[in-house]
Amino acid sequence: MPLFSSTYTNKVDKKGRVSVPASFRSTLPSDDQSISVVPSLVSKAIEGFDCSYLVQISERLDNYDMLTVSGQPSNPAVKILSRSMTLSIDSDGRIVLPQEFMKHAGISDRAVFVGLGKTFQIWSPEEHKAVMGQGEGELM
Amino acid sequence: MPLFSSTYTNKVDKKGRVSVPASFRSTLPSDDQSISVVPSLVSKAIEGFDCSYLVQISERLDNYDMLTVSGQPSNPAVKILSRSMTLSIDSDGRIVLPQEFMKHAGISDRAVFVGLGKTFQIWSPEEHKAVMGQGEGELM
DNA sequence: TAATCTATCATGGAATAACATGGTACTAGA
DNA sequence: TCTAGTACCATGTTATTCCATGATAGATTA
Repeated sequence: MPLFSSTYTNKVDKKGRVSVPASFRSTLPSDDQSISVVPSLVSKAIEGFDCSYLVQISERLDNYDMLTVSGQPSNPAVKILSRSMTLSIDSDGRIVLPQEFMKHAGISDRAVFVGLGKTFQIWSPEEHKAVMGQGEGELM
Repeated sequence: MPLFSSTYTNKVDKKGRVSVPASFRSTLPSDDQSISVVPSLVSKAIEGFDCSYLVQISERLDNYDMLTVSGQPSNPAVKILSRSMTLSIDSDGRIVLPQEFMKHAGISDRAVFVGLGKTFQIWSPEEHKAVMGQGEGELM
């Protein structure tokens, strides 16, 4: 399976430990069972992807000026790279979500994994329902 | 056979297991006997297609842009990717239909496979008869 | 042409493996 | 020593794999 797809809801325990859906794991290279995550720049969610994906993002940096005249980063790639973390998947197929990330996404005891092809997102059930529902979330 | 064609009705067992019509299987690449399915956005049916079809959809969301505004739920590509599942065909030529999908299509113990060229649909016999039955009499 | 054989197919049931999840033990740093 | 983080083990449930059966259609042979 080459892409992240479908939607799964898994439990998060007190330590922030949560299973990565098996189908997501199988899309990762077998020699590097880890993922990169970053708080979404546009929504209350966590973005996740294969670690090699970060390389592609960093290459974008080479084509842009790092800073504007005001001294602020002009390129979203700067924010992504500087805020991302790499989480290793343990032998049971789980990761530990950092507290800051859980707070950003409003996650407490459940996490919704949403496959988006080359990337995926992690939402709280409440936020996910709210956002997906507004965009004609119902299937018919 | 390069295209999905014709209509077949097969049995669905208690676990949602159903045979994929042999002619459908033969249209799939021999090195990837699996299909992607997604609840239809417009009808009470399941859409099915070759997995490479999903790759094309995901590429519409350009890599790094998916981490910004384009990765929002209102994007049709996001809807498809987040709702689709890849089902592998077992050695007996069967797939397992997820419960949610069966519910969406109103499938219980029988499934109607309808070939539509590059894609196909899976219906419940009742719904298929109701929708496709109109105008069927004019065929000859 | 008729009978038989063979391969493929659809289907059912049971054994097996994988998955998600909770808990405990261990390690290192403060 | 205490805490936080990590690795290891245990369990029930679900999903996947394997094997067996009857049916059908095509081919082969007499």
